[in-house]
Amino acid sequence: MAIRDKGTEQRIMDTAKHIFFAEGKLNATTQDIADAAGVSRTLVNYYFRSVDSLIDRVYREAMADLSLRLDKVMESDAPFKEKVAIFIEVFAELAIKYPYQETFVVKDINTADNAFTDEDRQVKTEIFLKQIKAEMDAGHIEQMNPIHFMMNLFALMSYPMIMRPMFMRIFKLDNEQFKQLIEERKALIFKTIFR
Amino acid sequence: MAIRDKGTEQRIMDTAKHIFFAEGKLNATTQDIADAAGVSRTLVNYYFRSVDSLIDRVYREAMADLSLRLDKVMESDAPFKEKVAIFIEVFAELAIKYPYQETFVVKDINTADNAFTDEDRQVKTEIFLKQIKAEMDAGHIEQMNPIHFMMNLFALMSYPMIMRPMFMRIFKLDNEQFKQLIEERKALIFKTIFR
DNA sequence: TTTTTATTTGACATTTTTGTCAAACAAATT
DNA sequence: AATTTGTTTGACAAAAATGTCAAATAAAAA
Repeated sequence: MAIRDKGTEQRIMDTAKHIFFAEGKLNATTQDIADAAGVSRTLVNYYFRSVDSLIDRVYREAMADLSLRLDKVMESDAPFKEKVAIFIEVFAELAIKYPYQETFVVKDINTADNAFTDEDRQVKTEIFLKQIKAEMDAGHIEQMNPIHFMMNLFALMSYPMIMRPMFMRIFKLDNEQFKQLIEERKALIFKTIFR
Repeated sequence: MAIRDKGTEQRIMDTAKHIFFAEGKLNATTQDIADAAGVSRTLVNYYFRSVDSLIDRVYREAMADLSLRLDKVMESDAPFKEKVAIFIEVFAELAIKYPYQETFVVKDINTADNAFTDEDRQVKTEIFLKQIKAEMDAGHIEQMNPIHFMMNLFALMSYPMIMRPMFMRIFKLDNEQFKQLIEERKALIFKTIFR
């Protein structure tokens, strides 16, 4: 899959990410990852000590990537509506590169001591909530608890991706048709949340 | 846990459901289930042959329960808006009884040969989609692909439940506050999807 | 009561996955 | 060139989970 050879450690990480988030193999073993990376399984332990800590690092890198992109939008001076539009775009892109990333998060959201919600994230979220509140007070959005606005935004974009296999079966859609629907949703979501 | 003693087989089933869907222990072992049901693990194999087939039956029962309730609404002669309101109510109740049921579905949605979307479900979905279309043509809802309407409905209700632990952390909410938000959402979702 | 059938368990075997260690190998340092 | 350091592997051990079987027990049928 054309993973660049920038040191064995990084190659293992990238392979793990690909298997988990792109291929959606939620139960991949260290052997699966080692095989796909073309190294011995022992190396996974050498570099990462244990599966748990490997997965932990995979998470952190993925979250850091996403945070970086989202924060740049959130903290920018762009008009609010534009921010939201970019937000949606970022999620749509993620859905193409790593369609199973959120599924993976759901799977581990309870079990793990997943500290991938740090203090920093909470602070940045709070700032964004204040911006939403300001838009409401300015009469641009319907008045509600700003948390609902954020939940709605995430939900409308992410849920169809997470439930993709189910939706495809229940609505009898093929890959092309589903992709088309997701594309349509970008504009639809925008309209929906700005009433 | 007050699970009625209606034969050992059913008790094991109910216990499994409770552990998976109510307690959210996605990785519970047969031993965990047997212990909680107060029987030897061998009995799980005696009645269900294998874990896979136990889980399969747990799924089918859960889906059958939900389908029963949803279909009764879908196929009723109630006005459309009322149907949707009941729909939302059913999901809210499910979220209380089995907060992790959907999380479990997400986890297994890819892996399993999960045939819990049968022909019957597809047919009933199609009928509901036609009703939605009729409402759009009557000018009660904004024109769009009816699939989007259904996706929106599910997404707005279910996603916050699935991501509950994450939302609680990121928004610094306790159980009571979260429950309150979900309660608020019922009316909010109704308003949102009917523009 | 005897016999058959169904239920239940403990002990054991198998499978799957993970973790460790010594030794081989390569690269860098002295 | 010799030595130290870092990388890689195969072989082995341990852990975790599932599955099987014969025997004990209880319940039903004869």
